[in-house]
Amino acid sequence: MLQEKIESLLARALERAALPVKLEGKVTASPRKEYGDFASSVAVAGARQLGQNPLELAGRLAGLLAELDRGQTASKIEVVKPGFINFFLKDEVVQDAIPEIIERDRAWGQGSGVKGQEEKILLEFVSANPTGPLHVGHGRWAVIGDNIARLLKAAGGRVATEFYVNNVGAQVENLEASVRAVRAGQPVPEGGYGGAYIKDVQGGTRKEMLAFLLGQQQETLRQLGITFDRWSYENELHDRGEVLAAVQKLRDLGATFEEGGATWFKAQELGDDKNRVLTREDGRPTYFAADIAYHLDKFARGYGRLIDIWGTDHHGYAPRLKAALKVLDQPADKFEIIIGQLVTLYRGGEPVRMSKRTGELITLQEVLDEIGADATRFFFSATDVNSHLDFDLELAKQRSVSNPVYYLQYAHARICSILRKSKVKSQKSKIDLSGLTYPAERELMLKLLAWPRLVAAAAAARQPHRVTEYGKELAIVFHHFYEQCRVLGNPGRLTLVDASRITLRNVLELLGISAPESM
RNA sequence: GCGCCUGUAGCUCAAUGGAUAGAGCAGCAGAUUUCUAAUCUGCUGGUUGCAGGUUCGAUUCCUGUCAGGCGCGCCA
Repeated sequence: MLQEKIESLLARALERAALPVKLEGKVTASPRKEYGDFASSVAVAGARQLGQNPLELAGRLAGLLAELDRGQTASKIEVVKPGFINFFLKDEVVQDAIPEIIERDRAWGQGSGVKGQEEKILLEFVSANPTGPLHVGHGRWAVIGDNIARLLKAAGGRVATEFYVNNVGAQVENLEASVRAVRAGQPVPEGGYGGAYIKDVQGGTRKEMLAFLLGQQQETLRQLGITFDRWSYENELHDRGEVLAAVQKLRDLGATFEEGGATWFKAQELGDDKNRVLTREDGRPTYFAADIAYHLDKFARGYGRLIDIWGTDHHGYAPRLKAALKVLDQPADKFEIIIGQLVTLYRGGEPVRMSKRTGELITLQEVLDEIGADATRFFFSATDVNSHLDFDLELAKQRSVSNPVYYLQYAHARICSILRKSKVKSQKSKIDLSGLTYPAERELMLKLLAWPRLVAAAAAARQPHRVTEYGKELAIVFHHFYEQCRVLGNPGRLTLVDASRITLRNVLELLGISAPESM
């Protein structure tokens, strides 16, 4: 790719000048077109470290670069103010990179890899309690999780996804009691579930009730295009004795103490706020104990890297679990926890609480029914999961026609329409692209060619919203091109449009959003 | 009280420590005998909560402070 070419040139220049300066992240697309196509701040960054004048250093490097390149890649290499080096690529270098997009097609953007992370990855997300319908926050984790899985796979990673079903503990006992109470026409017990959905829960046994509710969750997720490679049930860990075995291991390692009849994990020595109970006074293990066993099981199943996505309401739980895994000699640095901030739902400007116990609950299913899977996925894919999200349902409905998701889909549909009308088929090779020199064409080509790099960066950062941002940018650049350049009858532009189609489709696919051929 | 996250345009959100902080929506003014106007062009809109610090350079890193969210169970 183009950026790699620049990086490689710079690396050789630095080597020749015998300058031990880190190049990583010091080559970027230029922020303004006056600054060329790519820019490097390596001279500014390295100047102090080397005790040199940044401008002089940049000048020296630029001279070496010109010498090494011999005008093959860059039409101009310039040095400006503080010491930036700007690269202006030759048109033919950009044009020559386009056929690869057509050749790679669905694989375009894939396999760029995440350096140093070749382990098998297990990605766990949603893992909602099977005590009611999924709420909007779950929808956010679900979409983000599914997108991260797609991203990691696209980057070449081996990823499996998993949903952990907490079918043991007080919450499921409360659920059963609530269902039975409502059926008997009695008020739900203290700590029970009062939602309207309780009366619709089917099943005569607790197991059947949980299966019914889990089935509803699965159906909602299916409508969102989300499936899991595996559903892990908490009760199986208990049944196999793995939970108590995990506690025993901690005991053997001297990481526990007994107090008040309970077994405690010495979490405080390991950075947690306080010590944590593993088995209660009556001998029953806590959720924490089961979760330790669960994560031991994940590593034992051969996964070298674990990624969990949790809601922010569980973030305080992270230190104890990490501490326990560390004590148990697990590779704690290979255990990532992504904390997702909550979604605050508004309806007509009024905040709606997302508690399972309020009557005013708005479920993920309702949101799906209102605005559709594509828009729901796009909306949750558009923001950094680490930021709070305010979402007004009325607003989403009102502007559903001008929702950004349609902007991307429309661009794709337009492209398909052009290609349908064209008599000439886009070809993989022997197409003369030398006519593509117009600014809008050049801008589009550069944007397309940035795709593989973006996939790798988004995967490494576990930030699917970068893909969404890229998609919006690409659609803008394409529409810009479309308004200015007539395509039909121009084989070079037709190839460019086909490359745009492939890239846009791959973007939408990575986000789990449909790419319609007509709208 | 302690901990984690957040604070950017009227609203919703972007911006690996880089150059003049960007989009969409909303508002205003325009564009269609032309491949899909679900589009495009232009304008309006900012002390990046506030105060310091580090740096050649800070929305980004550090300290303090204010505001909001979430935690601080022998619940999960």
